[in-house]
Formats: sequence, C-alpha cells, structure tokens
Amino acid sequence: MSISVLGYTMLGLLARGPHTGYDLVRLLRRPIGYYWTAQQSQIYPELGRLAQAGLVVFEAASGPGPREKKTYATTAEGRAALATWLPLPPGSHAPRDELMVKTFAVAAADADQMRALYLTMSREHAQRAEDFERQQAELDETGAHALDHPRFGNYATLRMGVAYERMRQEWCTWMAAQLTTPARRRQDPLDHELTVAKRRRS
Amino acid sequence: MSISVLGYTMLGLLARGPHTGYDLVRLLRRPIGYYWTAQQSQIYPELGRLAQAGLVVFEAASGPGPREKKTYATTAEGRAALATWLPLPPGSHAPRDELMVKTFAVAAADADQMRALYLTMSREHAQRAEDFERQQAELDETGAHALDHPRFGNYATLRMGVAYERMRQEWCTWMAAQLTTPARRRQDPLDHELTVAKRRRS
DNA sequence: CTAATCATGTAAGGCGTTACATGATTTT
DNA sequence: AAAATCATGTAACGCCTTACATGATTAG
Repeated sequence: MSISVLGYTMLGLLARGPHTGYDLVRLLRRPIGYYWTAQQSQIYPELGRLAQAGLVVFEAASGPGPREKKTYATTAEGRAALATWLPLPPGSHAPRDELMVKTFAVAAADADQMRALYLTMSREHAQRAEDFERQQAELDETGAHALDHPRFGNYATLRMGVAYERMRQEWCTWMAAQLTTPARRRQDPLDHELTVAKRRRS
Repeated sequence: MSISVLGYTMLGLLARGPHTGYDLVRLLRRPIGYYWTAQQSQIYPELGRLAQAGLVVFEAASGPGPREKKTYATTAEGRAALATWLPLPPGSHAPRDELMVKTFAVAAADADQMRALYLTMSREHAQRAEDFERQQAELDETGAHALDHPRFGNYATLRMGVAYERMRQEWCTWMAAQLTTPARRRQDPLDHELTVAKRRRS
C-alpha cells in the first residue's frame, strides 16, 4: 500500500501545521492547485489512508453538522516518509496539454478561427501572469524570497508560475501572428493536405 | 456520447492520412506524446467508439497474427467534427506537476538532497531542449515553418517544447542556486517551521 | 429569512495504467 | 534460433470528476 502523490501533497500541507479535511480542500486550490488539484471526494478517503498508514493522526471534536470535526497532524513517521519522498526524482506523469493537441492539427481548422483562439489564450495567460506577479510581490514584502522563510516554497512555485505564463503568452501571440501573415490560405486546408499527400504517393 | 480529447487527438492524426491502430500507438508517442499520451489499451476501444459514431471508417485486410488488420480513415462527418472542436477554448485539465508539489514542501527535506534533485532536473531539461532544437532544425530544412506546410503543426508544437524546456531549465538552476547560497540552514527545517508557527500563535 | 460557510462523508461512472493473451513476419 | 516488429484485443484496478446527502452556525 504505497502513498500516492496526492497523499504526499497533503502530508506536505499538514507538515506546515494541523488542519481539517475541509482546510485541505481550500489549500489544494491556491496556490498548490496551480500544480496539483483534488476534489474533496478524493481528500477524505486519502486522509483515512494516511491515518491508517500511521503518517497522520487526528483529534476529533464536535463540529457543525451531524459528524465530528477531525483535526489532522503529521506523525514522526509521516514527516520521515515525506523527507524521504521529496528528493526522489518525480515520476513522469502523462502530459495533458489540449492546446498543443489542437495546434498539432491546426491545418484541419479554419485559420481565422484558430487565430482568434490563440489571441484569447494569449490574453488569459497575460492576465494570470499579472495575477501571479502581484501575489509574488506580496510574498516578497514578507521576506518569503529567503530560503529559511516558512513560505519560501510558495515563493518558488509562484516564480515558476510567472515564468510559465509569460512563456506561454509569448508563444500564443507568435502563433496568432503566424496565422495572420503573409498570404492567407484561401483553399480548404484539409483538401490541400490531401492533395499534397496524393502528390507524394504518385 | 461525446468524444474525448483522446478521440479528437486520434481524429487529428487520421485527418493526415489513413492509419492502423498500431500506427496510432506509435504516433501518439512522438511528437504528440509530449503533450498527450495514451496506451494501446485505450486506443483500440477509442477507435471502436469513433467508428460507431461514424467519424471514421476502416478497411479490413488479413494481417499478421490471428486477427484482421484494420486501416482507419476519417469520414466527412469526422473532419467536420474535428474542424468544429479545434477552435473551441480548451477545457482546463487538472495540472500534474510533481516537481512543484515537492518544491512547495521543500522546507520539509534536506537542503543538500533537494539541491541535487534540482541540478539533475536542470540537466534533463537542458538535454530535452537540445533534442527538440535538433528536431526543429530538421523540420526547418523541409520548410515546415511555413503555415501551409503539412507539418507546420509539428513545427509549432516543437517550438513550444523548446521554450518550455529552456524556461524550466532556468528555473531549476535558479532553485539549486537558492539552496546553495548564503548561510545554509543547519537546524532541522521542520523543527524550525514549527518554532516559527508557535511563535506566531502566542 | 436566506445564503454562505463550516464540516464530513458516499456512489456512479469515465479515464488511464499495467498486465495478460495470441500469433505471423522480419531482422539479428 | 532468438528477438524484435507488426497487429489486435481483454481484464483488473486505481485515480479523478460529478453528483448526492446531511446539518449547524454565521453573515447579510
């Protein structure tokens, strides 16, 4: 019974201090949610597994609603398991980049419509980059850029976020520019590809 | 019964020309595999669904092994469905960036070991960037940088690959540098965080 | 008095990975 | 003679999403 990445992610959050499952639902949205997300239907069972493995313990108290409120904290075993896992090279997870899938098949769609798509995406990335930069500036004021600051992890991941969004934005504007310039295709792009293919075959 | 992203990805590949399921297994590795992957156990059932939806048809011939070899091609409906889907804004898929999860919890591990991790990752990204650049140069020679070239899609996605790997490499070296400089933490980072947390609480 | 927030769980179904199963042809 | 390639499928299991279900407290 090995721990999933989600399990370690939650362990990492609990290593910063005790939390309820409900807390973790929120914490897994921002800022870690930019890199790994989970629904609460995944979180509660996973907390159970971590507890069964002895990596976390909980204190129950009467909470709102019909059930008890459980506050979870890491155990020494939990912190050890986390410290062992962290420096291990990440397993390669299947990439899921829908925009690149669409880009790969760009010739099969209308060029003007695709150009509009890349312009929209470019704007979205620019907006998120600005958002991240604002958050980074806020963190910076608290001194989070220092290695021994408790929020240095937040700072470092945000830095990646900014770099990623900027890079992506640039690529999208480049792509939109390609779809504008010089002589716009007038014939159906798919027909065109098929003609090319036929020519090669003969 | 709506088509999955994998279904459209496969439709996009078949729009370039007829292929067997076995062909698609290979095609879904390089270069699209950098952005969307699938195992053959997913591909064969998905082909069945696409055929049932009338988006592809196949011609059967006696092949090696006990079963018939089926060569699939898109139908007019298939090409229309693809052309409709492509310009739609991509649905947001759950991000899965294990390295960033680890970075977020970096304080809970040994700094030297984490530094080694980022240096390893940096080297890996550099290598992949070089690999992509080589592939890009090869494509460039065939004129794939032009919008109406049948492999422009390959060229554009590779361009993203290069930008991504370079960006990532830079971030990893920055991270490694942070873990080296100035006064290296000597105390247990987790104990440290807990002390800080206690101080704040009181 | 209504809506949001706090709080914990279950169920159904789709997506994805690993592994199993078969067998001809071609390359080493 | 052995290994790789071509070629198509199935089964089991885990991860993840969407939706359902309950109910107290607090804010508007």
